[in-house]
Amino acid sequence: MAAAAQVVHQQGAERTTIADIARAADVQVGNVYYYFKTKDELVAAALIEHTRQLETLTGELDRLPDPRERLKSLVRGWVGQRDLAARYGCPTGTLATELDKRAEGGLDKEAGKVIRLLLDWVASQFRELDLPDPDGLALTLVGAYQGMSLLTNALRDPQIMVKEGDRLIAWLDTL
Amino acid sequence: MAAAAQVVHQQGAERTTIADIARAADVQVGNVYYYFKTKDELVAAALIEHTRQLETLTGELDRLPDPRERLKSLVRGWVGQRDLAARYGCPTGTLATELDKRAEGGLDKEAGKVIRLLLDWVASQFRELDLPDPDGLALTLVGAYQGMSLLTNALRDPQIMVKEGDRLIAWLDTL
Amino acid sequence: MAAAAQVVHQQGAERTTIADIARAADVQVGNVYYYFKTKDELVAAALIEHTRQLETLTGELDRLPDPRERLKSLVRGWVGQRDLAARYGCPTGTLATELDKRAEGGLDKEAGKVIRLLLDWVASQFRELDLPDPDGLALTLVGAYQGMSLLTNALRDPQIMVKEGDRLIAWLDTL
Amino acid sequence: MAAAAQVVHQQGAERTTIADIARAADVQVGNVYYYFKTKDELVAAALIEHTRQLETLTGELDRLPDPRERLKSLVRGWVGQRDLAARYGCPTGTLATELDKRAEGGLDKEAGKVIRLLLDWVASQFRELDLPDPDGLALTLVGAYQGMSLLTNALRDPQIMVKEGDRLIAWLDTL
DNA sequence: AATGAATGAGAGTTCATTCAT
DNA sequence: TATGAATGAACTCTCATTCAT
Repeated sequence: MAAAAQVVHQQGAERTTIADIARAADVQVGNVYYYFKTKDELVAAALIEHTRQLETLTGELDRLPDPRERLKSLVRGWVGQRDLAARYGCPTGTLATELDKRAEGGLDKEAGKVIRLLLDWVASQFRELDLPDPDGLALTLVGAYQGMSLLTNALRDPQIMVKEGDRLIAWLDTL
Repeated sequence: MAAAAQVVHQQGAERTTIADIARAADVQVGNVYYYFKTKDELVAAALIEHTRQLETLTGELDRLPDPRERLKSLVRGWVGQRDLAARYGCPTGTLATELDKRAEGGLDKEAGKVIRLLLDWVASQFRELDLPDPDGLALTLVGAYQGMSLLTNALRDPQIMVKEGDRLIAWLDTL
Repeated sequence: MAAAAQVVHQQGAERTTIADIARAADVQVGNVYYYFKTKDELVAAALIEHTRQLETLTGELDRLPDPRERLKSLVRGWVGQRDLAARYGCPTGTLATELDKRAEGGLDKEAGKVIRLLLDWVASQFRELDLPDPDGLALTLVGAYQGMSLLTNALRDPQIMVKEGDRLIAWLDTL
Repeated sequence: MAAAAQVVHQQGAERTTIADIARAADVQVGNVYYYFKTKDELVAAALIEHTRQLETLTGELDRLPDPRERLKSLVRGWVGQRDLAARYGCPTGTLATELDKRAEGGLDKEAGKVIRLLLDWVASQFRELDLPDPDGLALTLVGAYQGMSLLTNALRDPQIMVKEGDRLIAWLDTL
């Protein structure tokens, strides 16, 4: 699953072959099918892996006492991944974009669920801060993240994330 | 080219076959190769088509006297496309995400160029308004657009664009 | 189609690969799919080919003036094919047996239709002879043909068809 | 062995996987290979199972005093299995047809042996009745059985077996 | 310019068989 | 004996690309 998540992030779901994942996981191609009956199941596994990583991250952030600090730390984490984002984009965002075109397996909804998870966590931080329209604020923050990831990736310029990250942190402080 | 742009937007570059485009353009498969030597050239043509549409749009907006009004009108245009975005995402943004994974043909830079075009036009509006850091503001605005398009698409909810669009317009008015 | 019919008869539908048929038809594997979208369609084509051959045969027999002579000639034709039957069985019968187990493609009914065609032609001969229960007689004659084909094939003994063929001809004369 | 016999009868030897048989026998896939070294051995085991069932049947029929009555009882038994025959054909006949195309393992002769067993038993009944050419009569009776099984199966009509069964019983009485 | 067929390289998937435990 | 995983060779099917006409 880890191999699938990584290779799919780097090559994209469509361009990733089962052989690619098998090689990354150091197993035989045929053996992959012992655990995942179809390629769709493998992609779903990659998504679950991303969910797991997201939950680990938010779990760690939850240990911070101040919700505002949690959000700022989240943004700092994003910026810290800027080189990866410049090269391959946001794992969840790019996967969501691809899976949207892969309607047959019913995977198109799954990526949305992971993003929803992030949105909900962010909104709950804003809620804890007693800010009005926490859901709208979450949309703005997560949207800004997805947007700057995409621009960073498309223009291959990690500095975009630094600049926008700073802006987001300043913005969080004004709320 | 128009057929390529539309089908590629709806199905994604990877999942679109030459046969799909040929059918949409109502020509024979073999004949496509008389005009485009490779599939990459077809995808490039789709990008050019998007560039053309962007230039048409900014050309029209340029007729408005006030740069701020131009930007607000641009946002309104985005929101007007919300149903398309919910179904298929931003044509340029999703294509950029896909082409990033398609390095061989050298197409990965091309999508960035189209986005750069939009960024430049937006920045020049901010510059005309004598605002500080027009490039940064452009990054923020276009980033917000890409972000809300992706969320709208991933969650299949056009209302996200309405809400974020309103926020962007209000933001433009505060500058 | 002719290649498909022959190879499928000799190797069976399951053991015949598209490559086998392509080789027999002297075309490229991929090209087969230009004409037949799936393997099931190829097998169906083989069935159509058998139908065509059956219609050619009955068409020729119809030129004989006496219905009884037509039937006797049919039996003689079967016996004439005894070596082929000993090696590969009756093309339609063996295919019907295999397709019965291949329910997914909906091919299981198709083989029955070809057999029904033969039954109907035979019955109409008996009807022309003003014999009672022509359908039952057809069932007996065609059943005897399928039975002796199967035995001949299973025991690899063409003589079985000679012996049973003689008996059937004698039987036809007693009616 | 019983599981193999049943599943192979229903799905055909080619379409039956070791996993299918293992599931039917409620054992692990790998464990099947502790008892049967190859798939061919499993199919052979299915054949042996059919032989066993045939011997049980003839053993019971042998308890009847009159050979003619034994044969009539045999036919009645066949007709009693008409629904199974309509769905899956005669176990031995369909297997013989399939195995004929599976030459490598040398199984093609094995199915013939089972049929030969039946032929011999039937012939010995005719011999006991002092009828001329008992082997020829056996061929006719068993051939009729295989033929009506195939037709019943191909046309999915159990009534065929009722009708032909009646005819065979009447025929036995005329001898 | 257009047509329809041909080519050939891969991709996903299945499955008999093996093997360590 | 039993288990569960691993292996690897097919096989079906897809598709970008080429080509003769």
